[in-house]
Amino acid sequence: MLQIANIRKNAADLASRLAIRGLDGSALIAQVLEMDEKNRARRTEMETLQSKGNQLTAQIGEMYKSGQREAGDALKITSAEIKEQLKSLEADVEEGDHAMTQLLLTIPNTPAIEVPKGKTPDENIEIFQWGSKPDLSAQSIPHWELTTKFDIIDFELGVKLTGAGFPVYKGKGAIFQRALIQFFLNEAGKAGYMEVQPPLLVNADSGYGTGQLPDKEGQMYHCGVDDLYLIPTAEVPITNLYRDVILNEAQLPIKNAGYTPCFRREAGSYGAHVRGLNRLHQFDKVEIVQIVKPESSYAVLEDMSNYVQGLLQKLGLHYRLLLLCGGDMGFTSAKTYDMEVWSGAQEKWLECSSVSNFETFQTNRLKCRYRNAEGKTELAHSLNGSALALPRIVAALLENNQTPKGIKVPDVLVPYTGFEWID
RNA sequence: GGUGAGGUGGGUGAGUGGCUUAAACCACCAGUUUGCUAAACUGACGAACGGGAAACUGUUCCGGGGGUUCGAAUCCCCCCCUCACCGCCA
Repeated sequence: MLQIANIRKNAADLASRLAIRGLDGSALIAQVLEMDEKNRARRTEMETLQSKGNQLTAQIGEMYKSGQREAGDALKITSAEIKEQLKSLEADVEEGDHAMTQLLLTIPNTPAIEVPKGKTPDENIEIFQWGSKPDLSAQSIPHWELTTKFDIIDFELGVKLTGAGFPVYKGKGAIFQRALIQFFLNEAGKAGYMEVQPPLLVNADSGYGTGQLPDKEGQMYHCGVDDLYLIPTAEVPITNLYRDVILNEAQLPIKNAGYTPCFRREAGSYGAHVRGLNRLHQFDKVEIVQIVKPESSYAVLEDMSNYVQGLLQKLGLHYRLLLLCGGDMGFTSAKTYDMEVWSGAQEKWLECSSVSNFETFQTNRLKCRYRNAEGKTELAHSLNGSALALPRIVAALLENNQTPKGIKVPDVLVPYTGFEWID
């Protein structure tokens, strides 16, 4: 959610940034400012009256104490009148504030100035590609056939136990999965991220804190009896660690990493593009999160992007880096890089990571602040990224590394798997 | 699940209707002293929002919501949460 104080101060700038998303930024901002002016006038009126009432109350107290009971009783009448007036004024102010919050909730984050204009994924900018397409024989097969061939991931069994989108990893498939998680966590640790193991169920407050609620309620699994939500990403519990917190400047930057399973209902997604590991209801992911000072957040975004790319490079995966256009970015993001890996047998790019700077959009909701050099509290900036989401990485590795002999495990993973071939 | 005790500033924790402008201590911050650090001493020190060029000033906030009252951290009602013990159990 955008900050009203910031909108007041930087109206023109924010309006032009909203236009990057293809919105009429000027109209939106003008609407906010007009409502804000009304709200403030009413607030001033209310507070003046409250102040008057408070003075009166003190006077009445004095009079009673000094024995002027009758004079005090006379003032009570005025006091009652003020109270009556206040009732409707207070209701007006509350209504105005509520309307403002509702309006602000509908406005997405303002893109960074360098974000390209555009509305669809076609308008994203491919910054570069790394590596090259694997040289596969004509008989290369998609990963959902490889998993059956080598009996490492069983989609049918998952259907029996739970339903579609909940695969069972078996034997070397399970070990391979665990090796990747371990590899990602160790790399994150080396890069200075503190590992956390958060709860996999969160309450509604946490859902609101990072913005999954109320907008994406249907995307999360909900445990009705206890009113808890299964996390769709570790971003939710990890970022919420810093909800309602005032940090010291010295504590920044905060760098956390965590592995969790992620649960997504993905209601309405069916068909060929969700085959195999391409889209699941439960999947594993290592997430990195940073809470930083505003002035450093864009440099940190580059760091995080480079870090994620480093992982892909160590795995030897052909990938491309995209700068998302305004219209394709998430509601809460100010700037997002996507990493897509090449899937050799499907012959298409698969999104495997998304790294975003949210500026103060999340921290405003979370009330995550820090005390700056002048001792003032100020909203911190939050960022996060997948580092990495497993299924599509697994899909790409299986497909790209297939040989007549079996699937070659990347060298960096061998210390974690204990085997060099899936065969 | 049963019983009991609690929720007050960054933390511990006082506060039974107006003298609370929330005590005291700790932490943090600044200064003094001191080779450095530490200790000691002195001072400042909650948050959000509004008004003001600024100095400054107003309002709200003691888990959440409602009520009583001229006046509520304090009294009443409802809800949420935490802790302790018991029961069950990895």
